[in-house]
Parts: sequence; C-alpha cells; structure tokens
Amino acid sequence: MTGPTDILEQWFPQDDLVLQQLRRQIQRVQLPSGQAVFRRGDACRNYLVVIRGSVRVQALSAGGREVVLYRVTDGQTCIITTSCLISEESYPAEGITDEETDALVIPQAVFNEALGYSEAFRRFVFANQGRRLGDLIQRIEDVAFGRVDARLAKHLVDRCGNQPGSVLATHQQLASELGTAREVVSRQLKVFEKEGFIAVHRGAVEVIRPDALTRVWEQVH
Amino acid sequence: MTGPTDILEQWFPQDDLVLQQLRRQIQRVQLPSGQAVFRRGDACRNYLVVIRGSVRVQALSAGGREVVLYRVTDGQTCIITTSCLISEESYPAEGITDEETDALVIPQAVFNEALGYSEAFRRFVFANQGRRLGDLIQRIEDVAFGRVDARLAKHLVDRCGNQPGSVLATHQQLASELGTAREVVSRQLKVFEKEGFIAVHRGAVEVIRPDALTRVWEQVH
DNA sequence: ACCCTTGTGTGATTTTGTCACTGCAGAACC
DNA sequence: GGTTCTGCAGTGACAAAATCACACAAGGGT
Repeated sequence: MTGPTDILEQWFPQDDLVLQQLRRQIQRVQLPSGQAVFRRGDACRNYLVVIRGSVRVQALSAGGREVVLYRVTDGQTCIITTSCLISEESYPAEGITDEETDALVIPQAVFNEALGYSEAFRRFVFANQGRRLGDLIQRIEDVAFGRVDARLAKHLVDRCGNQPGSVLATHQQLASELGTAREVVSRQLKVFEKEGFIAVHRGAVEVIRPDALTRVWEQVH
Repeated sequence: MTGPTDILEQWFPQDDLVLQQLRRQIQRVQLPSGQAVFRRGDACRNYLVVIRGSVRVQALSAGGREVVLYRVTDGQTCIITTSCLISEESYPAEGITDEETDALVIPQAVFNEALGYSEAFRRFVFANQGRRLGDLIQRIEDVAFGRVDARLAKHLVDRCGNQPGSVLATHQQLASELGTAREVVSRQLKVFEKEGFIAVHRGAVEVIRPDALTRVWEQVH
C-alpha cells in the first residue's frame, strides 16, 4: 500500500525549495460514501488523486438513464478531471464516491507548476491517462455491440470473483453499470435464475454457478 | 490556415540548440485517402498532428460492426495516439484517412523531450486532449441512450450544413457513423423518404427538408 | 453481353427499450 | 400494534432496434 507521502516522494524525489512549496499546497481530504465529487457542467479547479476508496464516474441521459463509465480507485486519477483541468472545459459527466474515499487535492496552479518541474509527475499524470482511455473505448464497444445477457453474466462473475457468493446490488444499479434499463436486467436475471445459475434476492444476487455465467459470456464472444 | 512551420514556431519560439535539434527530427508526411494510419493492437511510436485533411478513428466489434469514435482534422491530434504514446499501451481502435491528409510525425523520444522543454508544447498536447474527451463521452451517451431516427436525422442535417443538398455516403457508412446496423439505416431512410424529407439515391442521400429533419431530432431531445 | 463487386430492399425472428401498472418489504411514524 | 411512505422488484403489452437470410439492382471491368 502506498500512502500519500510515498506518492509525493515519488513525484518530487530531490526536494528543492520550489518543490517544497508545491508540496505544502497539496491537501488531503476524506470523503464519505455516496458523496458527489463533481457534477456535469462543473468547472474543474483541482487535480484529484484517489489514495484509498473508489469514485464512480457516470454519464446520465436526458431521460434519467445512467451508464457507469469507469471507476477511479487506489492510486489512480480520473481522465476526465485531468483533461478538463488542462483544457479548462467543464465536466461532461459526474463522479460519486462508492465508499469512503481519501484523495489528494492539487489546485490547478500547483498542478501546472508541478507539470513543468517534475518529470516524474508528468509521467504519473499521463501514464494514468493512457491506461484509462482504453477502458473507455472498451465501454463504447460493449454498449454499442454487446448483448445484455452476456454483459450481465460477465459483470456478475467479475463482482463475485468467479466464485459462488452474493453480489450486493439492486437491479437499477446493475442496469446503470451496463447502460441498460432496469426491466431488462430484471428479466434477464429471471432467466438466469430459471437456469439455476443464480438466485435473486432483494438488493442482492446470489451467484450459484459462476462457471455457467462465464460460459454465457464466452458463447457470445 | 496554419502551416506546419507556424505550428513549430508556436511550440519552440526561442530557438536554442536543443530545440533546433528537436525540430530537425520532426517529419512531415502526406497520406492518400483511405490509408490506415494505425490499427487496433499496433504499438504507438510517433506523435501525430494532422495539418490538413481528416482521419477517422473507429472501433470495430468481433461481429464486424463499426462505430466512428471521432475525427481528427486540421491542427488537431488524436487522444488515443497521445495516450498510447505516453502509457506505452497498444492502440485500442483504428485510424483511417477520410481524404488526402498531411501530418507531422514526431518520434516518441523527441515527443518526450519536447514535453519537458516546451511549456507551449505541453499546453498544445493536453488542451487538445481535453476537448476531444468530451466528444467521446457524448458519443457514449448517444450510442447508449439515443434513438436511431433522431441521430440519423441530426447526422444528415450536420453533413448538409442545414441546407438542402446531397450527402455522399452509403447506408453502411451512415450505420458506422451512428454505431448501428445497415438495415436499420436503410429502413429509417425509407421512412424519411416517404415523409418527403429526403430522397435516397445509390451512394447518396439528398436532403430536401433539413428543417423537418431538425424537428425530428428536437422532438426526441 | 457477361461476370463481379458493391449497394439496397425486405420479411421473419429475436432482443432491447419503454410504458404503465401492481405488489412487496422494510422504515418511519403515529 | 397498525398505518403510511418509499424504494425495489415483477409483468404484460407494445415499440424500436438488431440480426439473419435472402433477393435484387446498378455499375465497372473484361
């Protein structure tokens, strides 16, 4: 586990006076679960690094439907935040903590200065950027081409770690993860239940045969 | 119109020896129309800046369906290229020229050096990055939530500049732009034709009443 | 005039999305 | 204890979209 201090050491290994000043302006915050970190249309003023916890970034449609775009967890940063900070655009999506989350907050001016001073910081910022973008492209492909049954099966398997066990989520939450409607999830879960792959409970799905779900996913490619 | 020299001036205004060296390593290429610039899975070795022309970046599914993610045109750069270059991941999508295209080619090593040397270059790189990411999020929302009739109507209006005229595209190409299937486009075009909004020809759609198409788009929000 | 490729049209079927409800369980309140 | 409220889940009917499997048509080369 890397603490916040370790991360700073990594960015600013040899501490001259300017860097010490930068470091002093970096703050650490703790956010409760379910807290909005940013909303669509907000201006972006700080660079954020999640130290511990998880932030869910999602887009929402005019009709109120949602898709989860990605999650930012331990040691990661959010591509949208980085991009908005640099290009001075406003946020095109919203970010909400899934659980209690610790983060570093780096004001825009400090961020810009640090980018110039520290090669390590630049690497950190942009390497992060690249890896997450691939996930986003994958998300587009899934939503555009993927079948709901396969995606739902895969999602359940992922969340139970490929082992029998319970996944705590309402149908609505599952629908948001997949970018589909609640009714569709309800129906599909019912099909899986009839097959004996899962059992549905209120607010939870009990995965009984993860291997069978995996096969559903593989069958469709 | 900014030529390639103007762009270089902008990045490296005061020309010391190191910067002169960097400039010498930047090449200009001309690509014919329909040329693949990069393919999914390719490693990324160069930073690319389109000077003139247009590159279409698209994802393709296992089943052969395609979605156009965005286009890179005059003076722009491709977010995927930038991200892959920095994070050393391979391309998650493919880029193909829509027309004859001129571009600057900056080798990875030179790119990294320039990032350190030039504040202006950093700004150029990352400002570009931010603006395009918003488009990508919008694309996800469209594909996940949007209705095909509305999106098709909007696309046609955009391409004919909101004035009566012809849009040169096959049904298959239109389907790729919207991330849907050809048959769906064919059928929907037929509906619009029956309404008198357009006339379909082989390889082209003649927009007759752009205002009516705009209304279709607005009706659905 | 004949292939051959590329674009289009269409019916049948399946999968998704939407709408409009009903019922259900737990929390909160009297 | 009982109500009322509220978020969650089930369902039937229907619309929209995707998929499959073709037939057909227009042009380009030979």
